[in-house]
Amino acid sequence: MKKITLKDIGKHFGVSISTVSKAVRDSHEISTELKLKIQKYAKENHYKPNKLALNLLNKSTKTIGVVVPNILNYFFIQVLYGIEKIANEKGYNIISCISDESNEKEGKTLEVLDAGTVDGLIMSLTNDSNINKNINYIQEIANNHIPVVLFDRVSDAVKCDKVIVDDYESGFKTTEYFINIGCKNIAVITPISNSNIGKLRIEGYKKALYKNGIPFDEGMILNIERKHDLDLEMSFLLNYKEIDALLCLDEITAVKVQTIVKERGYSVPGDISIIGFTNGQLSKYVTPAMTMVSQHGKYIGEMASKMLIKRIEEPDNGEPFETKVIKTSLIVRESTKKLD
Amino acid sequence: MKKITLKDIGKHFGVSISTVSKAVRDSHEISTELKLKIQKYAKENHYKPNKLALNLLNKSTKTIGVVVPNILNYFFIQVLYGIEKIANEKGYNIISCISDESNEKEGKTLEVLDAGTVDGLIMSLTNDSNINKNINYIQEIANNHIPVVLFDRVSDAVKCDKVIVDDYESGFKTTEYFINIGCKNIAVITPISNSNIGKLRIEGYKKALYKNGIPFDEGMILNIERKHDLDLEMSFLLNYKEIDALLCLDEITAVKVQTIVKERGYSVPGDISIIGFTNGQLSKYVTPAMTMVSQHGKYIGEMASKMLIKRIEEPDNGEPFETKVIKTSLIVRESTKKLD
DNA sequence: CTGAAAGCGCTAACAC
DNA sequence: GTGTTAGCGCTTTCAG
Repeated sequence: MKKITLKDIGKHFGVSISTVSKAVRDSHEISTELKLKIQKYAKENHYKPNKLALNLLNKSTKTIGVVVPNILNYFFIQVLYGIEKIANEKGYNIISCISDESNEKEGKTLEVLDAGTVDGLIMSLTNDSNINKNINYIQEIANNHIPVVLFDRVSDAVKCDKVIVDDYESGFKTTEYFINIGCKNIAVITPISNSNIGKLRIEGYKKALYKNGIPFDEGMILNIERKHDLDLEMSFLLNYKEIDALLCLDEITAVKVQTIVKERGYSVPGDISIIGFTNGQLSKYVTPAMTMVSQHGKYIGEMASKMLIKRIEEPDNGEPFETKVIKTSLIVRESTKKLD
Repeated sequence: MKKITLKDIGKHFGVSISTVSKAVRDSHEISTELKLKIQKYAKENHYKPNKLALNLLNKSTKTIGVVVPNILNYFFIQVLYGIEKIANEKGYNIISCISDESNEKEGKTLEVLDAGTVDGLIMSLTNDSNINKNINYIQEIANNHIPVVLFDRVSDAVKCDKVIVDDYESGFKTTEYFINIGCKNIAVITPISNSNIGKLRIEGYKKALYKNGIPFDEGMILNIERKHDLDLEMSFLLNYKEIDALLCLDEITAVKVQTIVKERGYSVPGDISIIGFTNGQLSKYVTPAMTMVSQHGKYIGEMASKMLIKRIEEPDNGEPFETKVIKTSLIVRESTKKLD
């Protein structure tokens, strides 16, 4: 009962392997009578063309590789969901890899994916890959082997299609929102200070301060590394100045920060307003429900998937690489003072 | 600059293709001098054996297929994370598919995965696949093609390795916990009433009631379908009886239920204690932080991955199929009254 | 209408 | 030491 092949069927009917192939594919070259017999037999024995053979023949696998830094992050899950949705509709499968924020693992993953297993690649870079050799590798893959689409954490050094969020703009808009509701001392808490997107958001923040005549103060930027004691860092920050607004660059940080701030007796949003990035499941259910910047992860995934599949199916169509910028939107809830 | 093959290298040096193959694989059969030349050239041109060819040759792809009903559910993400971790360590890749709780999509996914693309399969069934033909298909795959490991939502009808949670036991223990903290009117809210695991948990619940002399009342079981208005259903339930405990069979339901209960003016845990299944990110940060049943998703994933890879690498070792039961644990937080 | 042969890229047994 | 051959399972000319 092992998998049945064309050869097996051929033997059974005493016909050649190519005849069987044509018969199961309903070719007009084969007599109706024989076709019917063969097709019936094939169906009964659950014949299915061996994908591996077809892959080799067609040099295509109908699968796309996805590399994300961290799968326990709701934003990336949403993107993954969007990618899978579109890919599935178009008959592609997803082979998903987690780089775990490690350049080394990212590199290894690329090695595997570049060996012919996937028809295209969608990825978001590990936090520090800007200064890392994977960049060159990715560029080489994109140039010579398979189409690549980068999303969210992208690099200018790689020429390929990209889907990003208007990070600069959203840093700017969010900060202005704080200013509009009357906040003056706005601090930023970032777990992604060494990534481009983190930097851009902070640039936007600075721009908004500048435009509104508020001097920028380096001390208002809190970089939190993975292992840092957020609690302690926050107490330094809160003692540093009379802060009335906190911009957190990811969701889990926002939620944790709100918890800490509340524990220290501040009222949210009475004393301090908080906005976080990534509108996931968390921020909606905490108390107070948090105002968040939605990056529309699912949409980003869908977009990336569409762009990639287009490149796969229409190679060398000469279209220049595109960078789609997805506008963020502010989901206003209870962690910010009312705009009136 | 397209991908270079053995043939290309052979042509370049005027040697045969098999010589090149041996040279790049550092075979002792080849003269050191030639080997060095070839290896150098291969490296310079980024030669990499074509995976597709190897796959066909070895009838193996070093990838495992994972089918989960829903990827936006933290439990499944945790499992996926665990699966990927172990698989990665052992040199396997993951091709992940979402069945979206749809039998039809599940079936299609199986078709694809069964065509030779994966060396093994890890899956959790869609809610109603017990009464569905995919069961037979899965059994056939497990019997004749590739090893299969089922987890969480499994079916007795399929003979294969399984990793499950002690659902009955945890329903029982959780209910007894409620009783021990003094709750008498314990309702259950289930979004998975038509799945085995949901049924088992409720069986455990009944058993605990029975053991403690509390009569079971069908009205205390609230089945919520996907589209139902939870708010409305909850108000029926709360009016039905003086409820002092709520057992919710998944995390998002638990969090939503707590929100609704609080909005209606009940104090948690003063008036009503709440426990939910799946200890994800949400329950920890809501107010009050919720007491949850942890299913140890990551561990389940790791276990499933190990069992599958063992079957893949040691086929027909005659070991009977195993069902590992992972014990749940209760993470006590603030949504339940203190045990004193 | 049916079959033989080539080839996708690679490995392995077996010559030479 | 190096090359030849066969074959993984399939499709696709091209003969017959």
